[in-house]
Amino acid sequence: MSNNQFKRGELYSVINGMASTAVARRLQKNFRQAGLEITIEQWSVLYHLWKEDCLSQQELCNRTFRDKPSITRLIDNLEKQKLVKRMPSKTDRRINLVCLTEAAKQLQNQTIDLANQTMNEALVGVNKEEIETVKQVFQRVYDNLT
Amino acid sequence: MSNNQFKRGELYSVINGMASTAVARRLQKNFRQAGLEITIEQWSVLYHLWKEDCLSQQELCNRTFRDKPSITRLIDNLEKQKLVKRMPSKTDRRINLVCLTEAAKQLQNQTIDLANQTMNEALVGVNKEEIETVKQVFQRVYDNLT
DNA sequence: GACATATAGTTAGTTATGCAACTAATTTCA
DNA sequence: TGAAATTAGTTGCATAACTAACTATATGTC
Repeated sequence: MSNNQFKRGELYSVINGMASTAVARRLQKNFRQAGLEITIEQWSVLYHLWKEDCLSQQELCNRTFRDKPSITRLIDNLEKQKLVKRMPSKTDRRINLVCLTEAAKQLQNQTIDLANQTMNEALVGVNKEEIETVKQVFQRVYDNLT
Repeated sequence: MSNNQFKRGELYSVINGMASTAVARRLQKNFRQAGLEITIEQWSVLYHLWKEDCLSQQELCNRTFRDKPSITRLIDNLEKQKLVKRMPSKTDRRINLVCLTEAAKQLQNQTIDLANQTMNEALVGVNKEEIETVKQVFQRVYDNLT
């Protein structure tokens, strides 16, 4: 086993166990403290709908990197909380369009500010070039494996 | 909302949705194809025990960045598969030491090679400096939030 | 020594994830 | 046109995550 390979193995452990879950936990905690009853996963779905409303479930799978059953159940829960509504597509009867309710639209500013604040806390001492490198590496890794 | 903040929000989405799960899924798939019946989470616990055997559950929490109930159940499942054994500590009766079985020791070479191979696939086109930057950024993020 | 506090681990409840197998609608193409 | 293949979404099953509440042991302090 070469030294380089070992370092790469270490990276796996770093990527999967540490920073990403730390950020997610902190953001979830900030939501709770603000009295917001949504999970971080639900928020990540809403995040994409705020950018573009009424996406199909398949499109949400693509944008959130989740599989279809995961999205089905996240949408189930978001629908129970009356944050989204499934609407049949007029052009393709297989498709559900997932659309925001008024309540969800009102969540946007509040949660985006919390998310930005959390990322600012998380990224103290990290500069723009480093952030850019991380994004590029992750995009590259994703492309390599899919 | 400043432009810089928005970019940081984007990073969150990248970190949590994409590369880390892509790597985990690929590694899990490689385990399955090799006929190995362990999950990626179980493997990550074994990974730390291969480095140092007979750790307490609390120490495994620290090293794998998981909480206590998660480790309790991971160890439950690993014990069912006869890959680890809980041993009472002689000096502190609150503590379980989690020790590898022979079967688990034999898994080591096979799975480490698969993990290295998976990381090599994942990191095609990524250089050492970039890997170092990612590791440093993640360590910094983790330290900022804990 | 005794009571308060801290630490190690477990259990219960809810949400989320991945895979495999399924239904229903659409598209392809012979 | 009609059968085969593809696509969108759901359901069942197993594992894993987090929180909160719990038991048991150890430590600290008066």
